[in-house]
Amino acid sequence: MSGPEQVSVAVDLAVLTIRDGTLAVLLVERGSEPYAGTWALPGGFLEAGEDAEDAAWRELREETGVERFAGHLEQLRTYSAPERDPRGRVVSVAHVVLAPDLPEPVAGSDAAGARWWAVEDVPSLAFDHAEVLADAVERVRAKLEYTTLALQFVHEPFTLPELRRVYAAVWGTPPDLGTFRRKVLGTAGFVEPVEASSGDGGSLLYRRGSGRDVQPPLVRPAG
Amino acid sequence: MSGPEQVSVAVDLAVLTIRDGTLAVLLVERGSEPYAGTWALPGGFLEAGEDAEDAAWRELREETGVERFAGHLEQLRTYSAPERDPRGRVVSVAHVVLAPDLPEPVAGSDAAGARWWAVEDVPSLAFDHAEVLADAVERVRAKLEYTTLALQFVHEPFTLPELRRVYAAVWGTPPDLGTFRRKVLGTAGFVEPVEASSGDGGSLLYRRGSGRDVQPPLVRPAG
DNA sequence: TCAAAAGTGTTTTGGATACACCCATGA
DNA sequence: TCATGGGTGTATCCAAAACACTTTTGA
Repeated sequence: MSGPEQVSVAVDLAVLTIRDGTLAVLLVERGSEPYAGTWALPGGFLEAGEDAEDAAWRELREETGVERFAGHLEQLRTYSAPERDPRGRVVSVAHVVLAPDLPEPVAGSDAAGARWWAVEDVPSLAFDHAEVLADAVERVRAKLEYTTLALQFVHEPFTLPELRRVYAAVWGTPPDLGTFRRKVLGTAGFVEPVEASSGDGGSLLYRRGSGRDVQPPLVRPAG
Repeated sequence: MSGPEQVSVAVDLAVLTIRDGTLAVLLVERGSEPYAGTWALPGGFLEAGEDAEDAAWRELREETGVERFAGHLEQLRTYSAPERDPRGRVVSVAHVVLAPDLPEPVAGSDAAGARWWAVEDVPSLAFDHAEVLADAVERVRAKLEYTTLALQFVHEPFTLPELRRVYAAVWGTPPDLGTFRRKVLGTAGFVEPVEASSGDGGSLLYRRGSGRDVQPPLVRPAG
């Protein structure tokens, strides 16, 4: 056919976690051209027989040593500007991964290094990855308001103050304590108490509930 | 390189409007294989030098005769299941278009026909387009709550009852009248009054405001 | 023993709901 | 003149915000 332009399809991953009370993202230092030596989001090309989500999990493992875990992965959006990759026509399907504090990553074959960066300290990134990361952070900030996604950032079991620190890290300011507790405990399926157990500081322990929506939403403080 | 699989990238469009008080979608009857004779979302392949959004506007014009207009187009998500297209590896970047009631479309070169269908009466669709359409409708239903997107469904100038009928069509039930008016008029930048003018039934006329967010959201009635 | 953080209660306030009522228009 | 739909006012109710107060824990 005269038809469609042949394109390479990549997946890129914005893997977010909470480390030391701040939102952090997993970056790899590129080991080959283009952008060798520059930090970038982990990612790679789609292979035969897999869809974008499969490819995202595979790349996460291959490039950073992070095994598939019971975390959350969702598609963010697709970036398709014609000149976004100097190698030629590459369209990238970006994903967001939310993870509890994971072990230090191991650089994969294509990468010279891999480590967590505080989102505020991220260096200049390869390709259009700065835009992808900004979109990912904004997505997560918004979704904390009307979903239970914050649960994906903590290990089970957890205390309510721990969960509240997740919001503080993502939003920059913590939600009001009273409102937060009433909301979390009053929303059916948000958290489930762990029987007869108390955490480190006397706080009660909880597990993730099965609910996904928070309605009405937990509103972000003005600051 | 042993590298990346070569893929064709398509764009598909869920073009939504309000016709006769119900939510309607623009479909084309396919004129060639695969799925010849079956109804499908308009769409086509990405060409050199354009990004997905450019391609979406182009396909809309080519395949349905709908000229670019001051409407709203946004990316929905990307569908990449390996077997979704019998011709081979085709990844599709789906978009949602919100349009005020447009003229009857004209079938383009590849299409045997093109017409509006009430979303509830849509026939069996080609490829995975039923899933795409369902995702598009759900996106729009949700976004009417916390954005001013409903404005994209009406021609200027419009009356508040007209705008309210948009919500009724998309949600299935109209928002409470009093709440609706207070919300629309009380949210800065939602609508702008047209000076010294009254619409057909004595209702005042308005134009779209520049605001995009509605916060707190306009809630969908229980039904 | 004191400071810091967790947990609980109370008051205030804003907004949504659900009405009732008035007004204009047109059959 | 009555029916219909647009527009406005009002009482009620719920939940969020803000802040005070108690309890617990660890330095």
